[in-house]
Amino acid sequence: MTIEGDETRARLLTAARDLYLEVGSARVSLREVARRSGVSAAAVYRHFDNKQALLQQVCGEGFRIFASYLMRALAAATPAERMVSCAEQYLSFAVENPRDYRVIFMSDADDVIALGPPHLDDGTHDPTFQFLVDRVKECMAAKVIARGDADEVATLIWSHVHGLVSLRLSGLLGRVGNDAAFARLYRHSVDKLLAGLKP
Amino acid sequence: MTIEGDETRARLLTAARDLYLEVGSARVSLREVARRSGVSAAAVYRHFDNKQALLQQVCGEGFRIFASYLMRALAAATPAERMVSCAEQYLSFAVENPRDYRVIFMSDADDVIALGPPHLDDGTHDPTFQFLVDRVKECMAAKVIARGDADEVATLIWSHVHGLVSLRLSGLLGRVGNDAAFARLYRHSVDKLLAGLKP
DNA sequence: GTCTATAGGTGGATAGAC
DNA sequence: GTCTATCCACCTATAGAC
Repeated sequence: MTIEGDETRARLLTAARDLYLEVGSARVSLREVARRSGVSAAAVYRHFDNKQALLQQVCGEGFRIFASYLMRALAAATPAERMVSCAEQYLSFAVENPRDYRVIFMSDADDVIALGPPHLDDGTHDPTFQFLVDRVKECMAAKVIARGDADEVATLIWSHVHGLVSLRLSGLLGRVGNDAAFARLYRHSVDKLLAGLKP
Repeated sequence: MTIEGDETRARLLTAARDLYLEVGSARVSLREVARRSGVSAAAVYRHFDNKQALLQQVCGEGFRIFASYLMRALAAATPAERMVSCAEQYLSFAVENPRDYRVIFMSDADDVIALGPPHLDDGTHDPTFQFLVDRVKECMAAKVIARGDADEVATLIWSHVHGLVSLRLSGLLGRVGNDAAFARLYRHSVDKLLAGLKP
């Protein structure tokens, strides 16, 4: 727990995250991480068990960032506004952190890298999905959304925004040229969806 | 154009497609393709310029399969039924050909492998998106969907079904255990969406 | 803790004999 | 057209000296 040791570890982590943000998780190599950190490749193994352990730390950071975006939605005053803000923060996260979005929500299920939070696999929800379910529930209580299965409605909303965002990130929405045009389409689409969910 | 030559080429292609369906496009290697075809690794280069050329053929086949699914929707009698059938065929394709779905709709924009049909990048739409736009237009003409920007409505529908399918394929819809349960959610969701688009 | 050196593996692609 | 042999690049991970 000396300061020097943790500093090297921290340098490795930030170098790994920089590289990951540049080339994507699949093409991160320990050699390059070590190179950028000014240490040898072997030194990495004094701080992390293996490549996967390092990448899990890096991806976990991405998920914490995602959670921090969502939490901002709580600043809004009413359930309806919090729901809209939720969608807005989701969009902001995706546009501002496309690599993280990709790894968290678009990674291969049987990929080499096993990730953190969203992949719980037991019965419980991950905290961020639960956050959306809670927003849905309070909208139902406030009669902004028709009563029903909150989990299903949350899944429906999530799928809708994820569909838009992921097609955009994959470059398949050729018609939507720039970020501003996409944001317009996104907001319009969310408005229509929420309108359709009214009581 | 001898029969023998084309036969080897065909064996390479089917072996490549088998391997690709097993391990995904990223982990296809020419060595393994050659191994399965009973030829040496060098022989591959007599039939394909390089790895990318081979994989493009393989992925193009996946796209043709996708198109064939969509076309079945034309068998339905009315515009509304054709639209529902369209969504149904989309689901069938995804469930029955998850690897192809992944490569066509969930691949990295700046990936090593450049793909065929959907990535046109010029102003024109790819044929299958245009197919959906046409279904939307005829629904508008039949007053099943409210008049408006057909491209935008098509994008909205596509995003919605893609969101559901891709989250499912990524294993992120833990709550939806099996294919049957997912199909129920999918149909219910599509019904709600189309209901919201009525005039 | 960090280094050098190395083991042991993947892969794409090419040269030249047959 | 197909082969063997090879080059080259890149990677994860470990052993042992310092």
